Amino acid sequence: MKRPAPSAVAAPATIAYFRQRLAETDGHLPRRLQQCADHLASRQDLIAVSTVAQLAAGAGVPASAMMRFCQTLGFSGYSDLQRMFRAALTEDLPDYATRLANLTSGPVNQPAALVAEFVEAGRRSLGLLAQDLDPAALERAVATLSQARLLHLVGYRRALPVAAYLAYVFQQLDIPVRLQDGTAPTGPLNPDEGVLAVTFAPYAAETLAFIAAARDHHLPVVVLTDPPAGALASLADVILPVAELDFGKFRSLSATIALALALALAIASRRKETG
Amino acid sequence: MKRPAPSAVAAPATIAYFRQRLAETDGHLPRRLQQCADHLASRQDLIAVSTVAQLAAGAGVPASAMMRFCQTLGFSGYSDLQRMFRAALTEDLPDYATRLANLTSGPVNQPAALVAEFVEAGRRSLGLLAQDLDPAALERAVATLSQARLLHLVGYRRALPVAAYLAYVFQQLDIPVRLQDGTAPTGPLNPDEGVLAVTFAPYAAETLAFIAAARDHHLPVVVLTDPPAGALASLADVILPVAELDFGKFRSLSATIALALALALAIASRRKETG
DNA sequence: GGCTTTTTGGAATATTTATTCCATTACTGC
DNA sequence: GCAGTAATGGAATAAATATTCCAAAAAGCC
Repeated sequence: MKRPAPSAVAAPATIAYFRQRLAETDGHLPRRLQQCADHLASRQDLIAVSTVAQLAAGAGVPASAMMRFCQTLGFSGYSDLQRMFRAALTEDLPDYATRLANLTSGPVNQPAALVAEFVEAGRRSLGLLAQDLDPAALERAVATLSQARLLHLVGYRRALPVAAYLAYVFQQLDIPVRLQDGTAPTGPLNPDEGVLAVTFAPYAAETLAFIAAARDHHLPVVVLTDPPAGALASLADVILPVAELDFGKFRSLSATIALALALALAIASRRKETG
Repeated sequence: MKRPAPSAVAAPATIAYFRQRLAETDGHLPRRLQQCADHLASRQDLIAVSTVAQLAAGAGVPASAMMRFCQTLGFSGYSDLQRMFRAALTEDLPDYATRLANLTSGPVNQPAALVAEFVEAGRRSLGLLAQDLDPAALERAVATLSQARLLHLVGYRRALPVAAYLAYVFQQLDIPVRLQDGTAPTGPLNPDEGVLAVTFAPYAAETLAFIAAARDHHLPVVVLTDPPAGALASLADVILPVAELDFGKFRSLSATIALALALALAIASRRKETG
């Protein structure tokens, strides 16, 4: 028999291995197959939702070349490869508590796996933000705060990084702010100022105290917090809930920061408009 | 003619309208169609990558019911609905400069659009992190820092929030840290300590100075920064590059924080192991 | 409770999409 | 430049999937 066994290699079992295989083969591949490799590498997001024909067209090769490439990689065909990518999108991941336990109890000589977890958590949080955000509430927040001359940014503990970043961003945008994080005295509260507080349950006593004081002085208060936010309802003029997936005790803050940044830019833009 | 025109309604043109339509019809729908609506609403992530049969099975209805439901909504069939969801996943968004211009020059009475931008930027950044992270470099970072008794966390300006969050997390994990953000004196450097610096180009002078000092004292230095990181190569023992998409001057830090958190947890875990 | 209308499930069909096959073309080593 | 080998493109076939259709069941109505 002349025919060489058609690539005895096994197909990559995970997307990570798939990437690795791509990197390995890169360089010593016939022209058309190399085109396939390049295109798949750069547009991995398309694999789950495209037909071979579409992907092949994108790579500038006939469909049969793409098929061959899949088989070169060890898959039985394109469907086989696609199945892997679809599963990755679909997969019901075990809940976070379980995964955290696995990762911390088991041998964590795979820090990269931890990164993957946080990437996943971040992505989901951002997805939830896009899905659940109430545009009307956001609009009210922008309207309220863009009228204040100076903003007090409140954030303790986990929320501090968000408040700190907001302070930096507002400063870049030439909007006067005061960061209330306990490192400096609170200072006086004037009627033309506003409050933007970031807090997660269980709420820091300092944050609640500051908000209460601000309300006493009739300053408008906007709160960025995690749902359910019922407990804060009576304390704030606008509440913006952000669901953030925890991973153990820790959250990646992706969604919170995304919302905070958007809020800051919107306020800056509104202030310019209104003169 | 008896046959009633089969739902003269037009199909939702965007996913947002699709959700709205789902919400509207909810409640007054025959039983099987309601099941379809419920299932689609709760598992929108599946639509792009599933067959009618799979989706129908998930909803607990025969495939034909799912087809009918799609047509009720105004689509020509399931493929039509799926096309919309696939497009949303695939879509080549215009580059950021263009979008920023649109948003800041045009009437920005749509703060929600800004949120969408940051969500998108965050997602992409996280995707890049997952794709580009060098596991070996991460492993070296963990190995290096897990041996230090105390960690100096360095971060100024945009990087401060990340360093601040790290400080919080390490503290929760019972690992001694000192946050070097210019608010407190630097203090002495001892040989059993390590440095974890976060910095983005253009690098803050304070950060570079601190790293240099640390190296003089032979402390191991790990740097989290944006690529290309060449300029830092000679200053650090391990460099972890994180590509973060900018939106204007601002970045959502999603990927940076995800990496930082994973690093922190891995270090904590490694320290316990090693005793 | 009988009559009409709506809803339902599944079998039959149409369409799309993946996969294979092979004749033709391009390399490679001599 | 010739024989042998690998690579290629497209047409033919196979498989998966969407879609329609209709007989049976359920629900509403008088």
